[in-house]
Amino acid sequence: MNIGQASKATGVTAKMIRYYDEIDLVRPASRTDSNYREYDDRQINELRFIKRARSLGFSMDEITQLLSLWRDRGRPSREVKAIADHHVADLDARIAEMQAMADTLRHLSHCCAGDDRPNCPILTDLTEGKEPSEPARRRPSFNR
Amino acid sequence: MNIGQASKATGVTAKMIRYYDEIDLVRPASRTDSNYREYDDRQINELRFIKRARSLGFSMDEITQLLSLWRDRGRPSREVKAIADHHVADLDARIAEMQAMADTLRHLSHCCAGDDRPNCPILTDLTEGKEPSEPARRRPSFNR
DNA sequence: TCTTGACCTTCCCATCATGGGAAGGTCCAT
DNA sequence: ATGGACCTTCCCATGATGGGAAGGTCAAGA
Repeated sequence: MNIGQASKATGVTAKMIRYYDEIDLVRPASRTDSNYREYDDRQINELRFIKRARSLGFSMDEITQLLSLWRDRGRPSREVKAIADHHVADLDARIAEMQAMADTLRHLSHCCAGDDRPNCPILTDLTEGKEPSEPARRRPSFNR
Repeated sequence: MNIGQASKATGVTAKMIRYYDEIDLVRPASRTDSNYREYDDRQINELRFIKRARSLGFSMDEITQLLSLWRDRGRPSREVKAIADHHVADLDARIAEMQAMADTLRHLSHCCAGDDRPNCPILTDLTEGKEPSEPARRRPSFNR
């Protein structure tokens, strides 16, 4: 299977397949004489694995770990579970943070007449409101 | 006020203040003879405004609009409210998406023994599970 | 007045997963 | 043999943010 066929088979773009090759995450099984990447069932499954893991919000870093456990027949399921649980905690924390934002904004919006007049509690809050104590840390590799 | 004082007064880093200048979001009131940026109360308030808006999850694009409404004495509050409501809907959508991820993972983790044995329903799901129909669109300007 | 250290300036680079696109080589069906 | 659909590598951009270098400026103390 060349890269186009692998892309069709997995739903991962050729661009990304090349990227995963570049970062040593999933290397092609081989190259043809003309330097085309060749993938077999093994890599196809790994690409599907990555796609599914991304759709569950795992970072590339976590996926690297998960993939290495997946490749290890003797892995303890404890390690997989630990990564998953850690990710769930991370998701929960970010959900809570966004929930707080949404709640605050819902309240402000509720207090705003939303008519032709310029007076607006939303702008007032943005002018005067204090941001929450925890400035909210950056979280690489999970851009949404 | 020079950039360092403005930074202290607002909690926005000097780096970011320069960035906002560069993208024409908040320009210094003037420059000294030696080319130092000078900020006055007006800009200080705008920087605080941006900081607060960022902490509520608004994208830079939305902030640009909000700031322009803030500067417009005659704005209709309707427009501010529309931006806020749109953002709340966006937050809610992303919360729901992350909630679905977390719920799926919680279920898988619950089914995983998490011991020394290699058998693991989490890995099984990643191998076989179908990703949700909506591949989930990228959302620039809200990196967390 | 000179020195020193703490500022300021601009410019370049990196992030991370992703896509766009150019220039050039390959493969297959007509 | 030709054309079109592929493949290759290489470079660039994203968005908000920080790191750091090289060089100019300012203020306080000797």
